[in-house]
Amino acid sequence: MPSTHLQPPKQERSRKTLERIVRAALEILEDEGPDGLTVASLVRRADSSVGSFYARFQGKDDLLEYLGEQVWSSAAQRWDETLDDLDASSLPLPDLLDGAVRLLREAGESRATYLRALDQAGTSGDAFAAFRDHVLDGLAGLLLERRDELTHPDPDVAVRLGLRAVTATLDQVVREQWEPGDLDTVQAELGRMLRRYLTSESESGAEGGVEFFEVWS
Amino acid sequence: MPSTHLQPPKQERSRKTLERIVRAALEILEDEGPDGLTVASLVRRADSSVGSFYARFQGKDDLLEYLGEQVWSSAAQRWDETLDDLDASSLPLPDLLDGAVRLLREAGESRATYLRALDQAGTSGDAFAAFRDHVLDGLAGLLLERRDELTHPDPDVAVRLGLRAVTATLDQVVREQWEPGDLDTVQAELGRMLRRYLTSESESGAEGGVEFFEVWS
DNA sequence: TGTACATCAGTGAACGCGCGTTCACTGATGTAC
DNA sequence: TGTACATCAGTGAACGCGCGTTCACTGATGTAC
Repeated sequence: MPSTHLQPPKQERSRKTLERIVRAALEILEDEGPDGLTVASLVRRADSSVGSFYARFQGKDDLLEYLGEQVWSSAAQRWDETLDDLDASSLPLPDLLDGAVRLLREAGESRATYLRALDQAGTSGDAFAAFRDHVLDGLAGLLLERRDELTHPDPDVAVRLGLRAVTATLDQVVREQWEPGDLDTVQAELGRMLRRYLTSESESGAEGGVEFFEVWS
Repeated sequence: MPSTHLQPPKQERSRKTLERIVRAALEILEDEGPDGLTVASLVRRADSSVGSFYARFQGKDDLLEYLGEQVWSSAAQRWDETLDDLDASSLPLPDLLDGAVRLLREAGESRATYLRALDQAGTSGDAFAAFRDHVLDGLAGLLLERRDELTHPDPDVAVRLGLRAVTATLDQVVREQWEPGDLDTVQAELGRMLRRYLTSESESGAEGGVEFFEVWS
């Protein structure tokens, strides 16, 4: 039950047109941001026409809603697959925490393009928040399976807040387009922060870099 | 040397008109957000006219730039006064860290109204980032005077990142309009996180709530 | 104090622009017999 | 296989709307003599 009112194509020809329109919309958002996305610029880029556009979508808002659903639902699916491929229980907790930060960084970077665009466009702000919650829930579940290793007095609260702080920080620095090198530092420090916050790990904790990359890549 | 091209009033009458226009603009941003701020709605609310508006400002962008400067510079001034009034060196470090979180929360809440509005309006995004950096620099300086009490191997990096994580998280939950009670929890946990990240404080650290409120209020 | 003049301030109808949307029309594809 | 018809798809000029901005005009305030 899709919440968009997309008029489904009934011939191959219009299916391809729809495809071109959707692709062009994403390209424009990427290249020029939401302000660059007008119906005129859209159909020009898609080699289509306004009439064809309105044969599929009820209007521009409808398109944005549709794009939001598409982008976030496919992102959520990829996220679930990533978590499923992961044998978390075999990892030392500190590595698991570092790995969580790394995944969140990658997720943040990959959606950075649409993050500003679609989010700022307003329409799909809810879908974005829903996706972020989905991501945090998945990771939180993983971490809470190791509840007995967490020294924080209230692991449920702490895991959610810690992950929240990590994503909030990453979102901010990704949005500001920091250099990859600086992002590496941020990633490393956020990992350290999470480890210190959730566990009793002291400052001289082991690094364990080798096994880390084998398991997480 | 103001970077705005405001045409200064030369009579009391127009000075008051300018005042009404500025106030009306802030009210509209607060009530309806940036989309509600049009030249027509502005001069209607200010009991003025389009011509009077254009006698002062070069255009709407000019107004937004001017508002950005006003809001952020006065916020920065209040911030500096708050820090000056503070005898940080007399405080135990854990209380100082908790207090820093508290100040950041208050600053975040007080500017929440314009945060979305002006920031989203685009024009003054730079002024906003400059203000946030100013705030962080001030607090970072305070914390780094206690450098020898910080157990993190690189206090300069850690203080900046820790504060950054705190503001990023607060900005996010403030923007999402969380309940005050939930914000209390977030504040408390962010304080704990900062203490654990920067210092060697263990989980069973003292609370010291009494002295806290005396010094910080 | 009064008068003439210049400058400042205020007004709102009118304009132009960009945008989303509509619609009358042409062409392509599928279907019934 | 051919023909008639219905439906689907595509086109772009035209429209209406909201917006920022301009401008000709009226009124208020200050200044010179």
